[in-house]
Amino acid sequence: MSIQNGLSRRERQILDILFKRGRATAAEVHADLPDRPSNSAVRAHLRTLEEKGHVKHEAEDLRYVYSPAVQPAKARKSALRHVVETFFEGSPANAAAALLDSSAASLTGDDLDRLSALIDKARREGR
Amino acid sequence: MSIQNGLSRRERQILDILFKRGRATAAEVHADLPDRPSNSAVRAHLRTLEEKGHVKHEAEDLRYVYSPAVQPAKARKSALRHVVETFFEGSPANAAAALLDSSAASLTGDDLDRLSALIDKARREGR
DNA sequence: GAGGATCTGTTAGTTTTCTAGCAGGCTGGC
DNA sequence: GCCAGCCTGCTAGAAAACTAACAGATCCTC
Repeated sequence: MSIQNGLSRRERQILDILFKRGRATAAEVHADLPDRPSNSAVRAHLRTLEEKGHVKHEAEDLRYVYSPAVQPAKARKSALRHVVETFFEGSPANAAAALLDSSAASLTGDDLDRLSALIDKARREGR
Repeated sequence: MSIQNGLSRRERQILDILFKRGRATAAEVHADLPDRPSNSAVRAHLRTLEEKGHVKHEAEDLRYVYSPAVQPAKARKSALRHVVETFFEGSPANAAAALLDSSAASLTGDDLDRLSALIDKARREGR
């Protein structure tokens, strides 16, 4: 189950923006939201998200800067697991293949080397 | 932007189940939902999703069998793109690496061969 | 030190989501 | 026929999400 599963539509959008940017003020989040709600509404949501423990803030010269409360690594893993579960029958290999297949053109030589290395590593460990 | 972004919490949960199972009756969707709403509520949501065009149904001896209205391939791509965007700075390679890294143990030899082949292919085309 | 700009918190109201319950149709067994 | 079981559609009310507007605080400029 995804980490974002108990959240409302708006809360999820806001949390996504925070994951994407790492950290952001209420105004920045507001600017990134698709259908331009009121700034006040965004702030209210940020406070709610903080209450629920999904977000934290620190004061930075007079304004609040928000960031996700979970470690990025954990969030990434959770997001991937959810996609693999619901769209790839639980097979990470299928997901990885789809990823490679649809982005083949944009991968650099370094990317490919890195992925090859990971595969070799898995091969050695799996033996 | 994810295909599921305009949906409410429940609708998203329901749609996820349909993607996971491919097709399902209202009762099956109901059984898979985490916090057990009423069967009637689930049916209402399915009808709403159908109105919005996210889901379609066909009658199968007296009951409705629902399935996602978009092709699975498109849904998969969209889901991956969204995760890559919001959690991996838009880099499919990073996402693929995370996938390989965290699932290395469960990958079979065949999986690894297939992925190697994809990487080789990308290498040839990218040259 | 008054006015403006920018931020937060709170309040109260609207809108949407979410839900249970009931009515009606079809099927199969008694 | 008639009852039980399962399904759909509908309706109305509760709950939650969402929002605008206002009030207070701080900083900067004139």
